[in-house]
Amino acid sequence: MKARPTIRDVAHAAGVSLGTASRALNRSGRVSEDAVAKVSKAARQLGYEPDAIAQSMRTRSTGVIGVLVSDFANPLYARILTSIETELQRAGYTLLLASTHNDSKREKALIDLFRRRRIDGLVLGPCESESPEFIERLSAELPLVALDRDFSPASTGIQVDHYHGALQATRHLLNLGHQRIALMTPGRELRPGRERIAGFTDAYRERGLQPDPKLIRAEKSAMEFAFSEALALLSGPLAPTAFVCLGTRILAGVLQSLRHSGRSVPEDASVISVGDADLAQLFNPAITALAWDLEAMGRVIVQLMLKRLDSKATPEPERIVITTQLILRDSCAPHTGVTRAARTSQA
Amino acid sequence: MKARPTIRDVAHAAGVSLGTASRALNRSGRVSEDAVAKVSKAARQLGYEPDAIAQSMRTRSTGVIGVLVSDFANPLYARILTSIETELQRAGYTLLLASTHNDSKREKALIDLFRRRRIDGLVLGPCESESPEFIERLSAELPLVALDRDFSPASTGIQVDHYHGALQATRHLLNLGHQRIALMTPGRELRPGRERIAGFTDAYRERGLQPDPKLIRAEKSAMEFAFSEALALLSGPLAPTAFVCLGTRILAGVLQSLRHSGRSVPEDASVISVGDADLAQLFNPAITALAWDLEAMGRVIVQLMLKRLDSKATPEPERIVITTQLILRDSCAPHTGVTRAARTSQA
DNA sequence: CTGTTAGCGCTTTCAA
DNA sequence: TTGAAAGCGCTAACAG
Repeated sequence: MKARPTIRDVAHAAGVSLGTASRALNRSGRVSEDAVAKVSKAARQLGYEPDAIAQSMRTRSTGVIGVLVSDFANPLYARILTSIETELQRAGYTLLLASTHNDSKREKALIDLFRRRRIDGLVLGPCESESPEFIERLSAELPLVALDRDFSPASTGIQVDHYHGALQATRHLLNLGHQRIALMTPGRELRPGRERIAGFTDAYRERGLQPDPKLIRAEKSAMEFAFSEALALLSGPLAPTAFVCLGTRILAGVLQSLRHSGRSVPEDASVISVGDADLAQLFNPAITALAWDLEAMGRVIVQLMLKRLDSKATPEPERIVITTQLILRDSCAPHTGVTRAARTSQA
Repeated sequence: MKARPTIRDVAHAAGVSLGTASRALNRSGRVSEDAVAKVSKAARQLGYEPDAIAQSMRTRSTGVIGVLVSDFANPLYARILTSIETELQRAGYTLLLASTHNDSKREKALIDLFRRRRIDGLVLGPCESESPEFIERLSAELPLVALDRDFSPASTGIQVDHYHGALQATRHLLNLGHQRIALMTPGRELRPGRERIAGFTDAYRERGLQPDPKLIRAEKSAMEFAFSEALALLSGPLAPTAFVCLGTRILAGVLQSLRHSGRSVPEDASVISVGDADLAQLFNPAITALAWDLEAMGRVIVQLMLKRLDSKATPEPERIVITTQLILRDSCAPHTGVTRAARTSQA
């Protein structure tokens, strides 16, 4: 592993001083065309590549944007992240990614790691985090864009309108005559979970009803949990007739539990899913889904970040809300009042 | 944004010299317990965090491992990457991730970017890349682990045994009496594609047959292409009776095209998929799938990398092969010789 | 055991 | 326009 050439070597080969070589390579300050020519030729010949670490050391900026989400393998995040990566690359920034796995200890450790690496900006996804003050303090230190976190007074961020999404989905099922609707969503401490529960509850309230709190399952997002929780609900005395599954893996778990208990969609249970993954589209019947524009989210996030990166003075906080849309497909049917047992014995 | 304390400030506050502070914080060399106590107390009080950039500058090592894959949102990669991230974090390294989108220009640009950032090691996924010499040259420069790329003489890496996977899948379908089997896999220039085509072809050869080259579709992995290509095949005069779909999104496209053309699985067409995603498991009928241990891949990759990182002398190249397994489910049926038209008119 | 000092590779003053 | 020199924050080599 031979030593790579430094700007010193380039300057020497070009017969100019260190400073001139630097100015020539960056076209900064006053440099003669002659110097630029000589230096870039020498650089090319030597295969010179500037050392980003040394540059960061001097300029106090790394060109790295950290992004922290609970799990970058989650297909919803994966698509947002792809969009973020593309936009950052276009703007000349590098993406540094990590997963917190909803562990606030880990989140804190990763934020510290990122800070020690002197990231230029941070995008922070939802996590069972400390107080909003934490965000506040952090955003005093570096440009911060919150992703589906609570907006704290001085913070900038982007939120999906989970409240109205859940409201709309629940209304849809109530309109179809369902009364016992199960809501399954990850963690009730996280903003998405809280908002969804609020929307769900308010849809009931609108008609003077109350949801059965037992049907609100908001503990974990892993499919295994969704599977066993749904199964438990289905085998209870007052089984739900509809499921709102607000998580890709949750949908999978619920569908599996329905199949496992011999129920079919939408005859025995109506289902609404989140996002618009392959599974929702291709399942037979196709699943009615709550969707929003993931690519746009990425673009907006980077836009907000770049604005904060470019301006020396911290610009006013901005909050962007992404609206959701209910895509009607074939997984929801009117509630007939006929139980599965009755239907089965009838046949 | 107030200036963060440096090790100088800590040394000053602790009443020791710069060097002692450094040694105390790193517990390196000879330091008194007293000094360690004073320095760590001062560090805690000041909220000192060592500057990773400056450390890298001095030590010539960043603790960053670059990983380059075609698309980190691909669920298969996503799971490998999660495993890699976990293992790297455990070992104290940071993951730097980027997608090449199968663009060799972009790959080269990203490798250069990574090098300029002085990554300590590189994991390189398949891409329409330059010659194996490229890898050779690269691995002379830094520890490199190839992920499902061709093994070049002096390189270290890990490969999935796509050849035997495709062989086994194709045999299974041939045993069921299928003759016109379509193989759909991403890019024939990439190792996975090439190996799969070879396995597919050899399964035919074993019984003195030749596959119809028109049924080998190896251009793109996007679902839209899989959808339209499968549809084109299905509407042709000699439609395939079975599909081997070696890509998550390809499976989605093929299933969609089958539904669109009014065919059902496995009566009208048998289907084998890759990986073990929700879609394959939950589709009705459940899809027979070619799977392998993605978490183990991540673990092995990091293991190979750490070995190269730790040892000063470059260790012998190592090549690990991951075997695949055909998980039999309900999407493959014997070929009856009855055409769909006949079945339909019969009913 | 500790303090002093010399850089890592680069950008950016400041004089010439 | 250019060269010389300072220094970003840290570690490591060397005297003491």
